[in-house]
Amino acid sequence: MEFNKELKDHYLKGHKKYLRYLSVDCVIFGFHQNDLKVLLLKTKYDGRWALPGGFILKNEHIDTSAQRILKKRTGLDEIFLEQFHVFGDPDRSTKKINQQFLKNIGIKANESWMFERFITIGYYALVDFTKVTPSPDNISAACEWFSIYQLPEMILDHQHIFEEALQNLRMQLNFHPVGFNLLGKKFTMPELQKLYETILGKELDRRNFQRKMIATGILKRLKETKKGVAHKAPFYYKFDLRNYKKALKAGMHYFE
Amino acid sequence: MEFNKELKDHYLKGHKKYLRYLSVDCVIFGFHQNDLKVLLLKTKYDGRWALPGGFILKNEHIDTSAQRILKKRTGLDEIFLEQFHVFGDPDRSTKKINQQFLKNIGIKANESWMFERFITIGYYALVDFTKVTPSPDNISAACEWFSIYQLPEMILDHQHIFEEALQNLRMQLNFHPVGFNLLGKKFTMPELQKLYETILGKELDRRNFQRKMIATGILKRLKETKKGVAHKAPFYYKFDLRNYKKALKAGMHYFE
DNA sequence: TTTACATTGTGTCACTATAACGCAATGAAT
DNA sequence: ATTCATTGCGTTATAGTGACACAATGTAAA
Repeated sequence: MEFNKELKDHYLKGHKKYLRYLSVDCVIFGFHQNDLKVLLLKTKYDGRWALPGGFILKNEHIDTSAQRILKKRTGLDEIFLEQFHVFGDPDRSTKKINQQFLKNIGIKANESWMFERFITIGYYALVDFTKVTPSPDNISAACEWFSIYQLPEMILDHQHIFEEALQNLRMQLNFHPVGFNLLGKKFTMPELQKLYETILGKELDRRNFQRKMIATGILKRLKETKKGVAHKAPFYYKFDLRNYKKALKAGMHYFE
Repeated sequence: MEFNKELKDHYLKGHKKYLRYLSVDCVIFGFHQNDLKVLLLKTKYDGRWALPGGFILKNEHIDTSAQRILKKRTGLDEIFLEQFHVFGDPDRSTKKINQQFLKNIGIKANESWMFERFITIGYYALVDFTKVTPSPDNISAACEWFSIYQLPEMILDHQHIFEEALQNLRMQLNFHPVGFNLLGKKFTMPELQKLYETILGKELDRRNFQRKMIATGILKRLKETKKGVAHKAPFYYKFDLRNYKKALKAGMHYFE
């Protein structure tokens, strides 16, 4: 079995290629049908789900590791990516290994570097849902989107990592206009508002929202309106990349 | 030389005790004489200065590592401590080693785990300056406070780490009332204002500052006033730990 | 003892940002 | 032609912010 050979090698010799004790986990957010979603992998050995993750090459920048992992799972380059926390509890990596799974690929427990402690660096990514082609990795049976409000059971502390990521995203959303990374090229104001409401988990006033967004100066209203809606057609907007980057940097206003 | 033996062992066998490729660096802030200061160590082998740092024990929580390092350098327990960023550039750890220094302790270059790549987890700490007893470690000749406006030349990317820490502190200061950790039990309003001004690097209006601080609800005015000042004596304040913790959690106000 | 003076405590005022809400315009469906 | 959900723009009351005035305080100088 060529597949098992490859996997076995990874379990036994992976640390020659990667940094031991260190991993990267990515919370990949996408927005689709008025719902904020997260991309998850179904593990082969116990059927539960996991955040896309991986290891850091011996001579690789950690941000590059995260980009590499994202590229593999989504097919996308140049993703909005943000390091948000390091999870360093020595007990976060379980030592309870599925023995049968190990037997299947022909290794003994405690023989693999992968069942030692792992400190993981958490990143979150904001991607355009429509552009993503989810693809599972070696040790996964599936790669799918889940609504953040209906997450399946996850391995290790991945639920906790997700929650921390969401909290960071919410914080960031209030001080930098990062939400746009989740949308396509053009979008209507109600769509943008739904996005914000979904991320923040609460409803916002339609009219105040519009005013604030316009006030950021990063939106450009197009002449085109949305077609085929059974009511007044909303305008499309796109965002001004130049002003966007300015707004990103300016972001918060410190005290006076 | 018993000292060299110990140091040599650390260089050669340290990775048996600690996680390889991983370190913790701490930016320890203190406030003294209207000046924000950082605690630095003077390296023995090239005389430049470094942030207090260390390694992570194989079975230790990373936050505990940081606490342990802080305890050793400052003598303090239960310090306000915040993880703020991971520095993961593969080129951040220099491979240019002082050969003479290595000879002195009797090891060859490339023989030590310590000259490989290190990914470092940055923490910043806020301490009561008056309670700290700075003490250098094995490989350091001195441990001293420096004004953040007059920092000496530092090794590796420690200047960069410091700047990132300061930026994070400023951000945090605006949304959580963390500054108090830098002061003693009681303080006057002008003292608190100076602290804020020093951290933020700008002057604030005295009267508006007072209004805002009172409004946080975490201050308690004492009946005692400061003695021996050649003008109207300011009141002392202390802070209400209960309300403080509430304010820490509440912190930022999300959108509406 | 009186006066000077730097600094503190409290208050005011104009301006802005924000939340809450009104209303006419739109355009497909009836 | 009418209905109606939804959009775009506007109004108002309120709270927060920055800028500044002035009296009170307490040591030091006269």
